[in-house]
Amino acid sequence: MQDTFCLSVNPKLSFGATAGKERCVTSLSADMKSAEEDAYSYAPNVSLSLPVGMGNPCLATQYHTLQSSPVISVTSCHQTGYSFQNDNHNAPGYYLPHGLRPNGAPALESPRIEITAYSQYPEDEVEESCSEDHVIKRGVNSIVTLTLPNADGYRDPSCLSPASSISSRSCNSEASSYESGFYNYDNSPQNSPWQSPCVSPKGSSSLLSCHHASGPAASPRHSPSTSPQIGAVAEEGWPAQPRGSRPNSPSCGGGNSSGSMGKRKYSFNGTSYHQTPCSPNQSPIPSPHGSPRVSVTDDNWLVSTNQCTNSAIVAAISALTTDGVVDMGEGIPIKTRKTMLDLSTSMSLKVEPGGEVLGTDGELCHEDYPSRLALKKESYCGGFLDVPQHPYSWSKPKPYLSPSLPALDWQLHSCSGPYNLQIEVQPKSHHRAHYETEGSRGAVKALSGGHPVVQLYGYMESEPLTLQLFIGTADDRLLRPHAFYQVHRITGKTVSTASHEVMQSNTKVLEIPLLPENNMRAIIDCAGILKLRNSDIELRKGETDIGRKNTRVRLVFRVHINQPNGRTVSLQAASNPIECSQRSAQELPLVEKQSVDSYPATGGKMMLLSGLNFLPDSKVVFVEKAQDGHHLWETEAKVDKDSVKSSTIVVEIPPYRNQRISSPVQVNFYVCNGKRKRSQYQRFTYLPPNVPIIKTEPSDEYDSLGTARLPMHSKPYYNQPRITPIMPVADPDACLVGGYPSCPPRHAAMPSPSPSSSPTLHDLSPVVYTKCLPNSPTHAAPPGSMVTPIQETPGCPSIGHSASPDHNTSLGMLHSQGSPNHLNSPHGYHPIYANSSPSSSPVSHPSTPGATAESPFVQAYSPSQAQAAASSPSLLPEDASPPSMAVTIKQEPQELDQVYLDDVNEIIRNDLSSISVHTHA
DNA sequence: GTGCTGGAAGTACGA
DNA sequence: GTTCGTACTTCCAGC
Repeated sequence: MQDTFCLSVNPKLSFGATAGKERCVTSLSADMKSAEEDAYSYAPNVSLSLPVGMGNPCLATQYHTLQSSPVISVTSCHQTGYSFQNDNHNAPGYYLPHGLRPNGAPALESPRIEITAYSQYPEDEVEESCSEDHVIKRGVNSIVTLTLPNADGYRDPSCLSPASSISSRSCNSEASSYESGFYNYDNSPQNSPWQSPCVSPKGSSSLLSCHHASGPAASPRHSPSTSPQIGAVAEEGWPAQPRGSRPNSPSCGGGNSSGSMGKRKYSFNGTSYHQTPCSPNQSPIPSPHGSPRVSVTDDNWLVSTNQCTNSAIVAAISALTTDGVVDMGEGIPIKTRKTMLDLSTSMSLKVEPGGEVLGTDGELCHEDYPSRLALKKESYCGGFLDVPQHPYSWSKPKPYLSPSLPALDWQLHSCSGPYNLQIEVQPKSHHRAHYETEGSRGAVKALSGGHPVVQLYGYMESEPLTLQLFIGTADDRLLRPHAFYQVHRITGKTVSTASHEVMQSNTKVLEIPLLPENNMRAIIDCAGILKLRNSDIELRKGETDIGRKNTRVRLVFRVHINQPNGRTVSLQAASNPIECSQRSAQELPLVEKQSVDSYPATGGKMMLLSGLNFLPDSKVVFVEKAQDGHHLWETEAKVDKDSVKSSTIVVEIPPYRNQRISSPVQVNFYVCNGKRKRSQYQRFTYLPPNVPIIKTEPSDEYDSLGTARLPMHSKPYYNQPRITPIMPVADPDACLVGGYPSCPPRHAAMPSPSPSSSPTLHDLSPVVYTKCLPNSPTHAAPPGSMVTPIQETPGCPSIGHSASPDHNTSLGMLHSQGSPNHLNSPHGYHPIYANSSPSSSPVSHPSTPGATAESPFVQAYSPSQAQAAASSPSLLPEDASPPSMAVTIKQEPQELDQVYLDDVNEIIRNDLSSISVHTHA
């Protein structure tokens, strides 16, 4: 523990100093790691924070209360443990054979609980790893006793771990690790999911691991960039790297090698640990960018802590339950390291202020976290931030920072009462994300060549607000932070928008000022997208997502508005999906919009799809899957090859397999350019032949357009699903809603102005929030926690695709909402929409897809929802949103009887009406 | 010199 | 068990 303290302190305190300490510890790797380590150290701190539970003062308390101490205990343990671990880790020996575990002893202590569990891992690990590794591992194990916990954590969770343990961490997360540093691991272990997302952050935990790895890793890192240390390290652990896949990679030098591809294997490899190295590598390398990141990191850490707490807590809890360990922090990957390292520098800067203070606090240690967090934030406020030069000063206290703020995986509406957060200009559908090992690939751009633009409508106060931006998922499931991508702050001459990074629940969040003088409008020219290595993230304990082919993301914007009554209204808008892979951008078909969202089971209508990479030979396949993922039906739609263009394709909606459906049936379709070249699933709803098509109505307009409609819905890919899920939500309601209670129905629906956005609101009055948490606890646990759980519920977890979709769906809806898919996308993409979108926003929303709708919360709140709830809870809310909503509703209906639908529709209409009013308001 | 891009090499993994 | 194709990462080079 003590050590821990030190560690934690260090990190924060001065990075530099910190480094020193740790380094000392580490000594070995020290150099190299130093930075990383520092990071780790930091991480640890961070992690600590993560533990949030611990840290989060508020939350923590709540949680504690709620959850149970366990967490706390754990946390503490972890933290401490972390610290130790970290130390240990740091101590190269850690991994290494030495098993120095310098700290070892201590480590042992805290970890204990986990340790036990871990022990298991260790074994595994041992097996896995190479002889050497084994040795190491064993060492680890032994260490383990101490450290392991963390490591174990990793491992176990996934199993992967083994390698992971170290490696994983390292790898993975290094970043992750970083954060947590050990803790994280432990703690977080994974938090998982959520965390994962964040991962990037630094994975401090990893550090630990890394450390271990680090040792190796460090080396690994190869530092090519970094340091030499690597060499040393590498040697140790990495030797394994053998793989080094790429010869090229210099760094690799082994290290890298692994680095690169080595990915998993590396990680896995017994090396696992080695992998650590990997991570290390990564981190190291990355650095390049580092800077930015770094800064981010720092901030992140700070921030993260705060928010993290919530999710983190949850995660932690879950983790505990699960593995026992929780690592919330863990998630953070390697990068972090680099970042961290880099950060160290930068951090120091940033930190300084806070840091020092903290430093003092330093001691804060875990416990301090909270405080620290606070401090940090404060610091920010204080102006420590780098933020630089912008007129806007971050110094302002961020009220919303309060723990009460909704977790990043919560589904929020884009509209609430008079407020409406809209994405006026959607980002391009493709943006090649950069790896840490690469230089930045610039800020996300808009189709028009400019940059995405976000505006908050209805805010008449003179107080500037902070617009938060993070990278979210773009799949069918509920919107949540993307585990494999992180927002990357872009700075430079070409950047006109001030911003600064913050870590929230392992997710990097870019904060951008929304100034009244700018009409609460922000040009997002400061946001790039960073890709985390799949291997690093997948190894995280709680991470369940797969990175492979999971290359689509969305920009998620949030704004928290403090109300006179003390409450906070949180709005969220998600952009259209953005394909981030190099290959995808060149080969995979991408459906940005579809002219028809739903149609009677008889089919026969022509549907226009707009997007990218369509070929004359492209096929459009409709698929219906069971919740368990099994294909229930699949048919190829007729494509009008004469009308196929690279950006548009016209298909005839095939008749549904069952012409007698009594309620809407949601299916999916995708465009296929050949084997393995398929677009993401798009949603489509078959309506009962005799059922009036509500959606259609709106659509009709479009219909009239004929194919042209396209413009109409922009569905987002996702589309989704929502519906189904939503329903399920009902269950959740209680949960979620409850949780959110705060958020009243207001969901208001918002119509939506924002197309994209989905409106959602969540009031998070602290109080409420609290409640939420409680409720959610369970849910919460997971990251998306509240929501997620809920979602699942509805969807029934199963969801399978559907499920997911469902979730998604529901979520999706929400997302969509945000997502723009529907709405936004279109906007951006389609002129028609585009225009409408934002400004028109509400109007346009059609696309909005309600997605946005989403938020369970809303639903919960909404009165109608209540009703609906039963029926289709979620739906309503979402639907509430503009057009999309309607769509959504329908979906829900699937399950519902038409009657319900009718009811729902009415409700929706009512909501919309009210919403519209609000909106204008 | 730095940052942003586009392109492609090399490796791991899955079919 | 081997081969091939795909996806992921890392490099390289040009602007």
